[in-house]
Amino acid sequence: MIPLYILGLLMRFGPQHGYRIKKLMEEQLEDFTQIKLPTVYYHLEKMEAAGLITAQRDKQGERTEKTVYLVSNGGIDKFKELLQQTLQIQYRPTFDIDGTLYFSDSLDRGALTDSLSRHVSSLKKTLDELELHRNATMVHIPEDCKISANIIFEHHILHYQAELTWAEQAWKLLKEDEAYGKS
Amino acid sequence: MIPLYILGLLMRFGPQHGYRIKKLMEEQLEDFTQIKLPTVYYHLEKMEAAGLITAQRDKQGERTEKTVYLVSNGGIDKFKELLQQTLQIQYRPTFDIDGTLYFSDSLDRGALTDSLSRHVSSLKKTLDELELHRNATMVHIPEDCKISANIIFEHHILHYQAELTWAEQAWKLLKEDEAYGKS
DNA sequence: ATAATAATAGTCAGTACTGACTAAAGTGAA
DNA sequence: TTCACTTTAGTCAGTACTGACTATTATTAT
Repeated sequence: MIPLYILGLLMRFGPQHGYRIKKLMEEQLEDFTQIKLPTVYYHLEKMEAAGLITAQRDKQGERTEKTVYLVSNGGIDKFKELLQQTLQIQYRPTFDIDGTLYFSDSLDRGALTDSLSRHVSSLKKTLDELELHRNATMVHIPEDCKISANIIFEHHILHYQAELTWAEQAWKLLKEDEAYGKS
Repeated sequence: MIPLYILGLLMRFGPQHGYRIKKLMEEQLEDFTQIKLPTVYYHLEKMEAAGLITAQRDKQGERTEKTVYLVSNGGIDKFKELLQQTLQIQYRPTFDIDGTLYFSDSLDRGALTDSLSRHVSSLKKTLDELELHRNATMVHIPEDCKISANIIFEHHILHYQAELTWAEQAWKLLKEDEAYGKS
């Protein structure tokens, strides 16, 4: 997905340094990618080698020069190809916490329910923040992207809510089982 | 997470070949990890080097010998440590399809809604299969793990349902916008 | 018995990712 | 104006992962 993001951002916001691309990702895509800066540079180099983007040394006065990247014609084609391609992707999540649960018989039952209730509070907090963040972010989003940006926020909110529902339900089941196991 | 899974499975089902560990993962953990066989071997080697497990050459008769791994004392400690550690993990999903959506102004609107309705059907199918799979898998799960196994299945089901709700809602919004845009 | 196919048990080289680091330019406060 | 702190702009070495491959043993169909 990262080359798609890079190409898309370069096309939407014009030529940028690697660092600015990363900043744009945070500003624009923060809630749906958590890529790190060195990874951006890694892909920029690969993409330049593949002829998708062109590097230009950006020297102003006496400053040490920096590298600005811009999309080439091949990059535009690749962008469309990637966009088509990613439409095919399947939803198939994995949840790290499931591993812990599967082996939870090795774990003190109290630690597990405690952890789940921390999870519940954390999710509630995140949901609140997400609402705030939606408002804050929307300001930076170009007008014609607002519909999709909203759909993306909805996406996250629905999944956080699902996670919350699940965590509360799981907590309850484990508590009941605990009570039953003791009797 | 993988070392946790490997240690847990070796403790629960006794010493195994790398290949069998992978099979157990499919049987027991299929719906919450999608690790590949070479990755299992990679971790087995690392874990042996770290003294968490011990390799034993398993030679029966004239056959070429194979390697069986068993958990060492250090491994038991590490398992408990990892279990504690993974209790802290935060839920923070990313969805590849969001990238496509964010750049969907470069995309034919019909292609997008088509893709979303394919997504909807695919999710419905997956939800049905998940129900079937739950029944099929439960047979292989040790009695004392059934509660947690069920909670794990619920986890997946709730998120698939959330994804379904979202996809249907997104499809509707885009269709409405399309109609509005035309008028 | 035997040829074909599937399951078992790996190896290895190449790709992807990132923590920890460097270093310059800007900023603000005393 | 200079010291401390933040932001910008990157590099590099090491870790994690896996596609594509090999090779042996089991099963099944003929």
